[in-house]
Amino acid sequence: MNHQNDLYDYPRPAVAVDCVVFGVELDERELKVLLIQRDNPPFQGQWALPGGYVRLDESLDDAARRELAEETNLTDIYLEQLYTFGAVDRDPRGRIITVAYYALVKLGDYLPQGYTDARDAAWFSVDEAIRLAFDHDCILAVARERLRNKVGYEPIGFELLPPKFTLTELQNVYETILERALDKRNFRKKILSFNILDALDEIQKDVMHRAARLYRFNSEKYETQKQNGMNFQL
Amino acid sequence: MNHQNDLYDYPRPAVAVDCVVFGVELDERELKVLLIQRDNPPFQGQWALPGGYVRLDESLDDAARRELAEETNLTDIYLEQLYTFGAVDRDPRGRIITVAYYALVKLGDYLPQGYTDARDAAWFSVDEAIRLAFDHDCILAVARERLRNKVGYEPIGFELLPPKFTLTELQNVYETILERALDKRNFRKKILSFNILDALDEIQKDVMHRAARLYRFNSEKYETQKQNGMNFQL
DNA sequence: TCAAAAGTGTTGGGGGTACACCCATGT
DNA sequence: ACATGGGTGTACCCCCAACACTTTTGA
Repeated sequence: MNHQNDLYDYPRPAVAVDCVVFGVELDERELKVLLIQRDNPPFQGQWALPGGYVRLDESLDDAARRELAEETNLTDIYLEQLYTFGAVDRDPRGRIITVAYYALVKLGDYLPQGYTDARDAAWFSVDEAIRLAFDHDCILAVARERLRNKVGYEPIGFELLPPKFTLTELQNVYETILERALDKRNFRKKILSFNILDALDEIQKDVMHRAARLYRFNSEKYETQKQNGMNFQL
Repeated sequence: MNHQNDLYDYPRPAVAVDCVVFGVELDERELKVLLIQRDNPPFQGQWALPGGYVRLDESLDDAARRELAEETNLTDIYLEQLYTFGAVDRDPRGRIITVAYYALVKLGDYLPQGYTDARDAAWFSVDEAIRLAFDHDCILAVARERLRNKVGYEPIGFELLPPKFTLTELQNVYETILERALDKRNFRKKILSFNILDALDEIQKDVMHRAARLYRFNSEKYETQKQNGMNFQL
């Protein structure tokens, strides 16, 4: 075949995008995922990843961003293609191929707790998010694995935090994603050695113990360090 | 949308797979890619990645394997999904989304030099493979980058070599992919420390200097080491 | 005997890991 | 004063990187 036919009149699969939207609660040390409850068959009443069909006049990335904006009202967030799932029987309605994306959102800052939109939507702990519709369990598992790997060699933890954060908060994000404890002193040494954070002259407020210094991610510094071949392996 | 409509009567994009087939010549130290010359518009006469449309009754992986078998007569080779390319205008004939795969083939062993099939097919040095049809330049670039990363933390160099190979050949594969020289002693120490190779009681033949010992990849050992959490970072 | 590649050990330095105590703040 | 988390330094060890010569074989 090799793209050589100008006409391609055979039946086509449908193409969708699904988004694995990750967030963290700053206090609970848990990785969360945004799910939507289905109100139609198949899988009626079950929870599923937000997603939808790709339109002919939009790229895959645009489709993912559009769906995400529709579901979460969030724009300008970290979004990356994950994998494309194309088993023949993954959707009982017919042949639907889905291009999965994963997104990191600054839950604490922008999204009200217990956010829901017109459709029933809710944040779930990733461990509670089981028995999802379609092959979404599988997609979620792949996304968690990818996130774990990614965080090991690129500094994306900030994407899950508000613009100003403490090093302890950042460490909690990493521990949550990696599912293991990190040594506080080593973590700080490492992160600060990347030279991509600005220490602010500001400290936590409304906290009932010694207030921690706030930091901000500096993307110019990050680009500079990346040019210089810095590798951000934790 | 969210997969909630049982009917989906909107126009659908076409879905294709394209394969970046990598190989190495054992003597020339160059990474090669298999290309096919187009004999129809658009991009008539230009070289392109082998690929074709996905059928409704086969998974994406199956489609990639089928195309690969059709193009190279090879089965049972290393194949992995790369990325899905879905820019609106990537194909002038209309909306065609392509799921790209990359494959590693044991060129020296199985494929005759200068292999071609009915369509004009040929191996190109990856550096000479430019001005390809569609967005295939871009796909190739992404594949090279992925291969470079992958080889750094998973031992896939063997996939490009015949079953029996010398350590120097293996090192050449790594150097070719990574595009940098490696220290011979350190390379051998590292590779052998993974404990995934069997040293054979066999040596090179028909070589006009001291013959090197042959090794074979042992996939049981590999699985064992992987269970034990061995990481294969070079 | 020469050419060409195979094969082999050691050392120094940097970075990762492990580890414990004092400090600042609010109640 | 006490409870709670914030913040800091050091020592050891392992692994990575750098480095050069001898051996084997065929021509």
